[in-house]
Amino acid sequence: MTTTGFALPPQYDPHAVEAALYRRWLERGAFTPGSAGRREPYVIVMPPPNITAILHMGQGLDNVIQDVLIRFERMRGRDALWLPGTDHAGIATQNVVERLVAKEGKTRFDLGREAFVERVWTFVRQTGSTILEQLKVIGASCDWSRTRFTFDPAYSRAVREVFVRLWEEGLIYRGHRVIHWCPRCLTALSDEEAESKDRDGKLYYIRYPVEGGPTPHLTVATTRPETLLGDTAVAVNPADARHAAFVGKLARLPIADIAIPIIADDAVDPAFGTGFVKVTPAHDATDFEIGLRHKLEMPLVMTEDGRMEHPTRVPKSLAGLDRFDARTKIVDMLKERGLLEKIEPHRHAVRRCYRCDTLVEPRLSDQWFVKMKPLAEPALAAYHRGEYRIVPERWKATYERWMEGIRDWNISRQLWWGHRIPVFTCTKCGEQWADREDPATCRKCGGPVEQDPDVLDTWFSSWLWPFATLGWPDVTPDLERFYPGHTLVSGPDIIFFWVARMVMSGYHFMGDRPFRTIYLHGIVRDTEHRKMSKSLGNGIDPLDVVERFGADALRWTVIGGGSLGADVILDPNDLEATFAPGRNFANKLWNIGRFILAQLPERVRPLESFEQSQLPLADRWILMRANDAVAAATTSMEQFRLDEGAKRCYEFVWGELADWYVEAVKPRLASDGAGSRAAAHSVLAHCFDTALRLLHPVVPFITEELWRKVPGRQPDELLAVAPWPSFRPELVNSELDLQFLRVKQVVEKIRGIRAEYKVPPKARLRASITARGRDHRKVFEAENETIRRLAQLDELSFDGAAKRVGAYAVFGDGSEVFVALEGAIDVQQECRRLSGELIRLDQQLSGLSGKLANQQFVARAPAEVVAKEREKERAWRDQRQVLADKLRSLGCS
RNA sequence: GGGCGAAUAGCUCAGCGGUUCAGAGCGCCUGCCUUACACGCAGGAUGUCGGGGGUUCGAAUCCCUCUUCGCCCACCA
Repeated sequence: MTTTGFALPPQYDPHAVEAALYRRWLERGAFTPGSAGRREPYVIVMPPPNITAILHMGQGLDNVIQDVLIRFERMRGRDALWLPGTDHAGIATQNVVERLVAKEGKTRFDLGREAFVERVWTFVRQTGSTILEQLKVIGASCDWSRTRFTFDPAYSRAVREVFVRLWEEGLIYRGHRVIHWCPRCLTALSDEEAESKDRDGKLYYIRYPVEGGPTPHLTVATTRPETLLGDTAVAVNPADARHAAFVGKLARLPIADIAIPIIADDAVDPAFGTGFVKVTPAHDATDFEIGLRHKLEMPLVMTEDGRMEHPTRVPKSLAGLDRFDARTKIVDMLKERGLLEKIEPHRHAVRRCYRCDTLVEPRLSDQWFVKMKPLAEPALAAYHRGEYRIVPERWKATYERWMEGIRDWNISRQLWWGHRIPVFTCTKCGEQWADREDPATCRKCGGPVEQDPDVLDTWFSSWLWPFATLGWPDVTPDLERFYPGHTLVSGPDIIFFWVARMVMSGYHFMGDRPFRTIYLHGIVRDTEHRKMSKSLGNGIDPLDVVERFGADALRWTVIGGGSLGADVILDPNDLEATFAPGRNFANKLWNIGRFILAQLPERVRPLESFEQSQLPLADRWILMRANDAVAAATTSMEQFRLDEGAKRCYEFVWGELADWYVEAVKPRLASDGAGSRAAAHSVLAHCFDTALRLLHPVVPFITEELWRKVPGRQPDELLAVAPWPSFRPELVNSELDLQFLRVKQVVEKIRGIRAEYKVPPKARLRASITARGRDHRKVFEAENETIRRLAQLDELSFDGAAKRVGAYAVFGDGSEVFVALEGAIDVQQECRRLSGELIRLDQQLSGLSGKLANQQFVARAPAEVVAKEREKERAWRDQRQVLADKLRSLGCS
């Protein structure tokens, strides 16, 4: 016997081991697959967090899931590549640095473009990969040697290549239209970046005087009165008889005092408001369309930062006013002139900038767009062909609908931090083209050229992530080996931003899917189901959790907290209740390890050297349960039911191995019976080893730490790359399971009686079992010692005197057993207890009998179900009989 | 306006056609420092499975509907 086990402290201390273990993994290159090799690759690309990000719980969940999957596949013998990296995150990063600059009392314009970008680079280099370091703390087994950044020179080359190719294919064009504009970030946004949210607003009914109309006024309804300065028409639905007489007349625009036509257009919903709509083509997407159809003027009446401005339409009193101040003032002015009919409360959707939450202002402008239909169609067709799938499937409809109705993608941003758009224009001849290299002069006339000042949408670089990270456009060994990837793990919030676009770019540029499976997990929320966020202050800092409970506890909780695709609810106000179970489980595992390691000799005989059928019942049972855990863990992983696998392993370790097997085997460990003891060692070692392997993907630190302490382990061996256990169907044996179940039931009944009669723990007890029928008696006799130990009996006999006195229990389930404990009992109490049992049994029995008496059931239910129920009924009747006899013999009424 | 998801023990959730399927963890109650673990051990209480209809021999489990929450999409000016 060694003393390894008891040399360990009785409590697991994550801090003592986590960092060192992570270092060992890195030193051994456990996370770095080669570019060549015979083993089948398995690839996950990490959704690159923003370069400025610090780890939050959502990313914690996302990355733990990825790590579990990658560790599982690695152990299964795949060449597992988890490729990490960061996103330069155009708007987000620029905003962060702008705030820094603002602290010095400056704006980015004070610094100038070049200096500002340099400033961002400095910032990025200083604080850049904080989040990647944090991922190491939670155990992420990424291949850090392949870390990428969307602004790396090589990556930037891929971005540029993509742009130029799309340009050459005619899929990029300059669009003049109303787009989403953030007046704070001073840039255009894509449709996805302008998040729509409902909010309570107001609907203003405003009178416009009409020249020569049926009435002196018409009334329009609007939520944005300030935009009336940009109105160039009033529209009605052509089918709206109420207002037909107005069409062709002129309305007088209040305040701006301009005559505008009254027109008819199908886009107008006659049921909304008054049926009259003010048309502001430069500040509303629908109105822009109307404007095009009717060849209306499209004056911009606001500056880029959202202040009112126009040489003729905006009066001096309003010029320069912020749009919301202007709204207030214009409403006042309208009131004064009697042109404000009423204001109604109105709930409607407003769009906000996804980076700064500012209300987006629709604005007519020139931007670069990508035609998306030609990209979406092949990707969607491939989806329908089943080339890649989405888990859980309920996202199918959402995905398909977006892909089917896809709109062109506005990719130009009026920012400085990002990939500069590689479009060049000759100032002399006007030639315009996209170029892979920066041209010195015009390719046509040799004149001077200017590059487009804008940068690309951040997502225009991240949608290339699955192949640009592998060296594309060059055909590198990595690209050939690791594309296409396998699983993409993400929250559903970026399904359009990123996931769908990656699929499109994958098919378009690589001719193949970027991954086979898209697993969309849930969102981390608090107990009120609010998304965890900094602004709400309901966040949980993952690093704080690691500090207090250990990385494995964090991982355990987020994995166990959500089933397939379900949200994970965590309580920020009770971290103890939330994370202690994970910590406690780790501690349990640790102590099982302490115990087992203390028992094992230097050399443990291989399990195969024992004739399995000769092993004691408990041994064969626990080996079977271990085998069952292997099956459950494996299929759960394959089906993304990580919680299920983890819970099954938990049950195996705690509920089966620790609670039953270890307790049952203790006497054998202390005995001199060499064979029995050696077998116990082998079984313990096998079960412990299996448990560690199965649990490693979820709780990698503690399992690695324990695994390396097992006798005979070579110093350079790592559990992280050890083989995943294989399921052995030949071990499945339900009869065996039943036999051990009977032992458990006997023990539990005796314990129950002990508690019920408040038998002092130290009191001496004897019990006697009478097994009726079958071979159960053999089982009980063989397990005499085990039962005695587990039920804390001094003596266990069979048949005989048991019926005379004592508390009493009957077993169902096909076996008929009774147990009696000797000692003083209260007959009254015993009668009450047993009658209670009888009543319960009768209830169950009558339900079951009724069911079996039902002709419909017997006729229509599957034969095996009926047979099973018959068998059960027979057993229960026997059980009832025995119980009733006992009651009679006690003289109960 | 359309679509999706959720509603099961005090809390967070699992179960998703067959009476040991009414469960787990936390919390609660009663005993225990039984030589691995008090971050533990043993025993225990708690739920008309959101309401109402339906399908079925049989429903927490399938269908419809209502209510309440949450999310996504949409040119609600």
